[in-house]
This record gives sequence, structure tokens and C-alpha cells, in this order.
Amino acid sequence: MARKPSRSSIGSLRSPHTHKAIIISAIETLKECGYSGLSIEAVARRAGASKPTIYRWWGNKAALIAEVYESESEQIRKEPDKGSFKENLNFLLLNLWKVWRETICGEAFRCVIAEAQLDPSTLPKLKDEFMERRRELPRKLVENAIQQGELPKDTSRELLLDMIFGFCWYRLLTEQLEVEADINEFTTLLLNGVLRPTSAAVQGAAEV
Amino acid sequence: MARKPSRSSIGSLRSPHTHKAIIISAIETLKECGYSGLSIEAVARRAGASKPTIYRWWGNKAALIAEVYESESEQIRKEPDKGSFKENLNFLLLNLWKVWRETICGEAFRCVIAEAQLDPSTLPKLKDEFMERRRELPRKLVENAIQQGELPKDTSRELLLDMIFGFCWYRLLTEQLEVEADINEFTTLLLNGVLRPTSAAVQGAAEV
Amino acid sequence: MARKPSRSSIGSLRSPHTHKAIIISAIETLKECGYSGLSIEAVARRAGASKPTIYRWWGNKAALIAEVYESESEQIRKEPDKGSFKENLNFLLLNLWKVWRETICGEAFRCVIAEAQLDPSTLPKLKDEFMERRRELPRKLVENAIQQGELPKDTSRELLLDMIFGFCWYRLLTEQLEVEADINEFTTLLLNGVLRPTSAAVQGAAEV
Amino acid sequence: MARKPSRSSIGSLRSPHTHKAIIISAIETLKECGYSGLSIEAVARRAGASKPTIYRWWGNKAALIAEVYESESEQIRKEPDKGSFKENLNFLLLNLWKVWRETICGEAFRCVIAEAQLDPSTLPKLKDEFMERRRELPRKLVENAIQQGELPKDTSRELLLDMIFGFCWYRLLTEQLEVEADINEFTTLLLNGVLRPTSAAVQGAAEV
DNA sequence: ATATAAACGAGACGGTACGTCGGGTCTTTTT
DNA sequence: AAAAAGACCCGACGTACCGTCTCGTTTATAT
Repeated sequence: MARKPSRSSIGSLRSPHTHKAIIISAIETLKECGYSGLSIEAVARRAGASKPTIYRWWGNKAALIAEVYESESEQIRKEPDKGSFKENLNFLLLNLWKVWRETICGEAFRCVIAEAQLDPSTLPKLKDEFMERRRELPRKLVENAIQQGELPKDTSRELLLDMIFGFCWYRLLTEQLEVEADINEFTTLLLNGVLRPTSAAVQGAAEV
Repeated sequence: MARKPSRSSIGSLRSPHTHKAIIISAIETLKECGYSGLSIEAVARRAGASKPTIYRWWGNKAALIAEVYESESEQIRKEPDKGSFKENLNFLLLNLWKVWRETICGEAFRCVIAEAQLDPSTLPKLKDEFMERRRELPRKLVENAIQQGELPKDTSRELLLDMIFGFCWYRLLTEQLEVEADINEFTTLLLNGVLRPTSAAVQGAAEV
Repeated sequence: MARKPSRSSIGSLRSPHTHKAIIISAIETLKECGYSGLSIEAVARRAGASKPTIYRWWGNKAALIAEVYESESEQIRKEPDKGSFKENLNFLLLNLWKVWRETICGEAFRCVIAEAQLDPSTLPKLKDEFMERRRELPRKLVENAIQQGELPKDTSRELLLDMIFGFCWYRLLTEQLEVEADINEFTTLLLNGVLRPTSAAVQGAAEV
Repeated sequence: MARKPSRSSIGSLRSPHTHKAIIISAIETLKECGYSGLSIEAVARRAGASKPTIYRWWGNKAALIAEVYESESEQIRKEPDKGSFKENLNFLLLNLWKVWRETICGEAFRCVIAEAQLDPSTLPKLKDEFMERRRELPRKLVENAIQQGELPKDTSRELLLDMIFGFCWYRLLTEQLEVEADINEFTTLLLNGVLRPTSAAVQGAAEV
């Protein structure tokens, strides 16, 4: 007979129904009206909730959208194990681009980035929590590759991640996520460098 | 109702004074109040201009900020001629980061990107005009390097540019433009690839 | 050899074409867009004229509409000669209501009254020029009736006119000009007074 | 033991303070700036309220001014009981003109009429609510006079009211409310008719 | 002929206000 | 005591007109 964890205070509990309704409302509003139509007011209206309720639990739009992203992006968190670092990275990015394209996550991520530009106090929070969580999986991939001698021991891990995210962000923010072949071309260039003849790159592409 | 054939006459010319005042006002408002404080209303107020005048010439905030960026970023357009592609690229990026850090340009660029996310119709215009103009100089650098055999003939020019801009955008949008050494590390990685031992990469950098 | 009256100055003459085009534009704008849509801007636009031209010749909206009224209300100025004062007044008012209902004049008159409320300096001008001109004909009717002994010599002419115009304005401003029988009922009451049994009034109606 | 009527919804109540501040602001703005200066913006500014709050409760300028009129015109609603219909009517109109002249009500009433000309949808609302309420008291006067045999049984009640209001509106709209003697002259004419010699009319008034 | 002056179109401009949307905060009721 | 709902102030949105001004073209006098 499981007991609810005791509370220190009386009063209504946070309504799970309302919580869910707000997240769903945010998703649908974003789908139908885009970022510019995604106001707290609109979300509240559609959720049948009040604005103060949203502000109590999320504080600002960025936090709300961040939670939307988390809740919708579970499938991205699958850890690949394809054999090589390059194949794993390819798999990860293909998956990421696909989710960004086909779910609301792409739009949501763009919102999060844009929101962070608006409010200076939001940026560090986003960088240290939201973004950091996204970096974990690829960082693990890099780490594994280094452990197994696939990458040099002195690889600049964070710089490498910045390059990977940088490329993806750029494509997301300029709406260029369609051509999946670009991913392999990117990883090839990343791994082999520009100086090496790209004949190798073409080989790499053939492998995938 | 019959109208006489209209006469060919013009009206008043655009006031250069007002034009300038609006640009300056936008710069100063951005400096003092940040992106979130940069409303058309505030710009008009400070410029001693009227909102309709701003909307007559710019249409939306993105267009205004884009012009601010253009007008303030002249020094970035210096074409470097340092000898090698890597040195040239290093010079270019150092310069870019410096201007982004020290002038209003960094903030302005972030605004332009954020604005483009807000309004779907703004993005293509920005991509094809504003962003394209920024790609010209680095593209020329790449082209020259290929001509002189420094880079392989089949280098994916646009992908390379995407990687360069991606990295810079990422650092700009997450406020990480301080460490200039990162630039050389980045170009080294870009040129040599991750697979090559970074010690060699550092040597490569030293050689230059 | 007829000579044109000499001008005190040189330069182009006022364009009759433009003048006419503006009046016509005002009429059509009023018809299509109503009083609230009757802006100087809209009139100029439709006339293919410029705002300064309108302001040069009319000064304000009231003056323009007043001229519209003058130009469209010629048929009201027919002086009736039906025999009795009552018949003449009935004829006059029937005609007035009909023109107000069927042409743009009713709307124009309402605009003139409303405009006069907006601008304190417009009211006296309107009262002394525009309104005064409208009072001439009914005043003449009253005068004639007095001359011929139909009305008492000490009739308060201006008060009588105020009552007549008052009734018509009230009905115009509240959009109640449809029932023509009201006119005869009104004149009967006006002539005989409330105290007299209205059986006489019904007779009076029968006479017409 | 009176109980407050239960509310159908939760949330803050309408702030009486804000409500009052807006009405007062409207009155003072009208006093100082006249009808042309009476913008919703100005009222909000002076009241320390926001435009949306005004629009929430009033919808348009006419509705706001109408409420101003209601709140300021309480003393007009005193029902006179002077003995005769003529004396009652004289009292009523004297009082009305006085209030129109000495308070903001005259100006407010003119605004209401003018506003109704601007917006076609406002007119019927005003006619059926605002104006109708003003007609109640004089209608009662007429009714009483008929009951007591002072006026004929078949008196056209509404036409009579139209004549009374027509005269008053005309004088209000043309700023001619100063001469109080005009009121008695008007009621005399109204009761006795134009045809009866005015000397007799004055006698008639005296008889009553 | 050639100045000169006025009328005019076009339209830029500073203003003011419009009516609406959204951001956050506060008050009141419900659970 | 927390949740929920509505009112509220505030600021900005993008637009419409206002009335004035400049600009260059056209047209009618006056030299």
C-alpha cells in the first residue's frame, strides 16, 4: 500500500491535468501559429488555464518551450552503437535532423535560441542546463572514441562539440535541414580535415 | 471618374538627416537597452522621428537592424592577404570576433538571427541578401586557396562556409567570443580533421 | 472685345478640373465609406489630387462638405407657392426630407453638424454662413404669410424657424426621415398648437 | 439579512477606483481640451489607466461619454410638479438648459450626438437606450397632462417630444442656450400654435 | 522671348491617436 | 495554502490621418 510522500503544507496540489494541458497547448499553438504566435496568453487561452498559472510554474516563455522540447525529444536520446565514431555521429545527427524536421522540436529549439537572445538572464540558464544536457550524449560518443583509440587523446572535446552543434544550429536557424547527405559530408570533413583530398570523403559517404 | 494624365513630378526627397538619426538611435538604443528594449517605438522616440517614417523605409525591425549591422561593420570587410589560407581565415575570424565583441555588431547580428526566427517571411530575405553578402569574402578566400592548390579542387565550398559560420554563430549566440585562441584551434581542426593528432595540428599552426 | 477681369497676380489659375474632381471624389467617398471614411486623404487619393491642394482651397473638412452640400442641394431651393403657409411649409419640408433621404445631402448635412461640434472655430462660420443661407427661404415664407395676414404680425420669426429646423435636424440626426405623414402632423401642431383638439389637425391633413 | 448576489466566476472585481478615475478624467479632459481633444488615449493618460481597461468596459468613445452624461446629469431628472403642463415643461427645459450651460453635460451631449453620426452602429444603440431614457420624464409630463384633460386625448405624444427635443438640440448644437426667455416663448408657441396671436398666447399662458 | 509666380502632383515628415495584443502582477474566489 | 481566474497597468504593435513642407513640373501672366 504505497503512500503519497507527505507534504509539509496544506492546499491544492498542482493539477497534473492542467500541467499537461499547458504543454499540449504550447505544442499545438507552436504548430499552428509559429513562434510569433506563441504567446503565454495564447497558450493559456487554448489550455483553458490562466496566465498566472503558467508564470507560477515556468517563469518565462523559454522555460516553457524548453520543457516542450524535452518532452517531445525522447527519441533523440537513443545512444547509437554502430561501430565507428563516424557512423555513430552520422546516426546521431541523422536522427536529430529528422526529429527537428518532422516534429515540433525543430521549431521549439529555434524558439529557445531566439528567446535566449531576448533576455540576458535566460542565456546562462539555458547554456548551463538546457544546452548542457544536449551535449552529454555526443560528448560520451567522443569520449568513447578517445578511449578506444579512435580519436587522439588530446582531442579538444568541447571545441569539437561546438563545431558539431554550430553546424547543426546554423542549418536549423537558416532552415536547411533537408539534404541528409550533407551530414555525412560534414562528418567526413570534420574527421579528415579540409586539407586531405576529398576522395576519402566520397569513400566515407559510400560506407554509410 | 476621368483623371487628367498625371504629371511627372516627384515629391520631397528622403531626408538624410532623419535617416541618419534613426540609424544612430537604433545603435544607441541597442547599446543601452539591449535587444529586448529595441522597439520601433523607442528608436523613433530617441531619433525624434515618427514611427510611420521608420516603417516607410524599413518595414520591420530585422531590416532596420540589418542596416545598422551593415553600417557598423565596414572594418570586417578588409580582405586579408597573409600568405596561407589558414592565416587568412584566422585573421578574418579574429577580426570578426573582435568587431562582434567591441562594437554593437555582435548584438545586432544576434538580433537579426532572432528576428528571422520570429517572422517566416523574413528568413529567406535575410538568407539571400544579408547572409549571402557576409559569405562573399570567406568564399573568395576559399576560392583563392583552391586556385593556388592549397585546398583540394573538389572542396565543398558551401559546406565549408557553413562550418565556419556555424561555429561562429554558435559562439556568438552562446556568448563565447572571448578566447581568441579558440579560433586557431578551430581552424586547425577544420583544416586537419579530428583524426590527425592535435599535436601535429598545433605544430601546423606554429609552422604558419 | 471683352477683357478678362485683370488679376492682381501672375501664375497659373485654379484648375476647374481639379476643383470638380475633388467635389466628386468627396461625394463618392461619402457614399461608399460614410462619414467615418471621409478623410481628406481618401478624397485626395480618389480625386487624383494632392492634400495640399485641398487644404489650399478649403481649409478644413467642414468647408469641403459644406460645398458638397451646396452643389448637390439645388432642387431644395425651389420656392413653393401653394396658396397657404401650411401648404408651402409642407411642400418645403417634404422636398427637404426627400432630398436628404435620396441624395448624399442628408449624410453631408449630418457631417457638417458633427464637424461643427469638433472644432469650436468652425461653428460660428457655419452658423453665420452655411446655416443662415438655409434659413432664407423658410424665412421668406414666414414673412410672406405675415404680410398677407395669415400669421400674426408679432410672430417670433426666428423662434419659429428654430422650431422647424430643430424638428428636421432631430429627425435627420436620429435617422427618422421615412414617414412623410409626420411632416403634416408637425406643421399642424406647429400652426394650431398642442392645446387645440387634433381633430382640426386631422382635417388639416385631409386638406393636403 | 441581505446576501450579496453570488458571482458566477472567480477573479478580481472591477476596480471602482479605476472606474471613477476614468469618468473623472473624461470630464476634466472634456472641460480642458474640448471634444476634439477628448481621445481615449488622453483620458487613459490622465486617469492613470490603460487604454485596454477603457476599451474593456466601454467599447467606444460614445459609450464613455454617455456614462459621463448620466453621472453628471442627475439634477435634470427632478420631476416637476408646478400645476400646469406649461409650467412643468418650462421648469424642465430651464433646468435642462441650465445644466447644459453650467456643467459639462452640454458639451457631453453634443459629443454623443456627433459620435453617433460617425459610427452607424452606434446610432441605434444611442437612440434606443440613451435617448430613450431622456424621453421618459417629458413623456410622463405629457401623459399626466393628457390624463388630467389639459391636453387632448389624441395628442401625438412622440411627435410632441420630437418637437421639444428638436428645439433643444438645435439650440445646443448651435450654441444658443443663453436666453432663457426663449424657453417660455417656445412653450407658448408649442401649446397655442403659430396661428393664434401671440398676445393671446401670453394670456393663455397666464390663464394656466 | 524670358523671367516670375502661382497651381499642382507627389510624397516625406513629425505628430497624434487608433484599437489590439501581450507581458507580468495583483486581487479575489475556489478547492 | 495552493490553484485558478479575471482585472489591471504598462508598453508596444502596425496603421490611418492630420496638416505642413519640399520638390520639380506646368501654366499663365508680366516684362
